Amino acid sequence: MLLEIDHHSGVPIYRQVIEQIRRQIMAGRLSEGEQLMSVRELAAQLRVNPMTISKAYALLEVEGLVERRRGIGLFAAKLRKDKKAQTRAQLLEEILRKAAVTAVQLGIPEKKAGEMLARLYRKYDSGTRSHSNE
Amino acid sequence: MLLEIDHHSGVPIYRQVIEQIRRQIMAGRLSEGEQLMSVRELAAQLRVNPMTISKAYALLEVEGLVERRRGIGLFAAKLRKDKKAQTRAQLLEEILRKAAVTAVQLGIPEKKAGEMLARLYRKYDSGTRSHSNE
DNA sequence: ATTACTGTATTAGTTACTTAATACAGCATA
DNA sequence: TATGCTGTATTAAGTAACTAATACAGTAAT
Repeated sequence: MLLEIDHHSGVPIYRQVIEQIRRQIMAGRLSEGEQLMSVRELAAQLRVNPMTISKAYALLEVEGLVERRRGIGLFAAKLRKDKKAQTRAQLLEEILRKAAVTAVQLGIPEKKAGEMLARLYRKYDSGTRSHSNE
Repeated sequence: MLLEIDHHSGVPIYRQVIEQIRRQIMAGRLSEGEQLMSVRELAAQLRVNPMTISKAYALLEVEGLVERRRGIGLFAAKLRKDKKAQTRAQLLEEILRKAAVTAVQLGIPEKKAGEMLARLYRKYDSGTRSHSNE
């Protein structure tokens, strides 16, 4: 599971974790009933305190995206398919819009912006290797 | 000067101020020597404590983007063209990285993401018509 | 029962962020 | 000099976020 934490963004870690797990569930990359990394495991990977992860998980459960089972682990909850597809497109468009606005405001040519995106995409995609989606 | 603060984003106010002023300077929207809003004026507009704005301004000066003159005000600094280009690239890369991670996590193919970016770019570029940069 | 995993709670302490009130410092101008 | 702007510093307080250490609680397998 790809999780990127930016320690310098000012955005609380637990929020970053929530956003990204939410995204992965929406993507179907975490399918219904699938087990997520344990609190301690994820905390170790991100080099972060376990209670920070626990907090993120607790809020994800409130949101209805995951189910916590003490003694067993954390599991992705079931989601309606239509909601999933719709939300996915929205999520990506939301951030791509910000990127596009930034590029235009900065006067960076479309071609160069596109090349940068492609390079970054491959960088993060290379660690993934499932490619089952879409 | 338009400055929008999102009090619910989790991003510190002084950081939001920095990001937006930085972007406006890089975009040439604030040209060299131009005076910015005073600490108290901006603080009032954003309904925020003056010292929060002062902190943002202080960090912008460290960054070399503005010059503070006590008793007079705050002014956009002169920038070497190369540094400007470099920083601009960094700013765009930052947000494109987030977009790339999102796309990968959502399982959206590189090609489709690229097309979306291009479409959005053109959408926002068409309303600009300055094209003096780069 | 023991071991080894799960997630949870508590307590305590640190740091970052923000606000508030007050005072100070520098510049310009009437 | 007096006024009215600038930005700055200090002190105090409160909250949010994070960490650390420790202990507890539930499940499963040996």
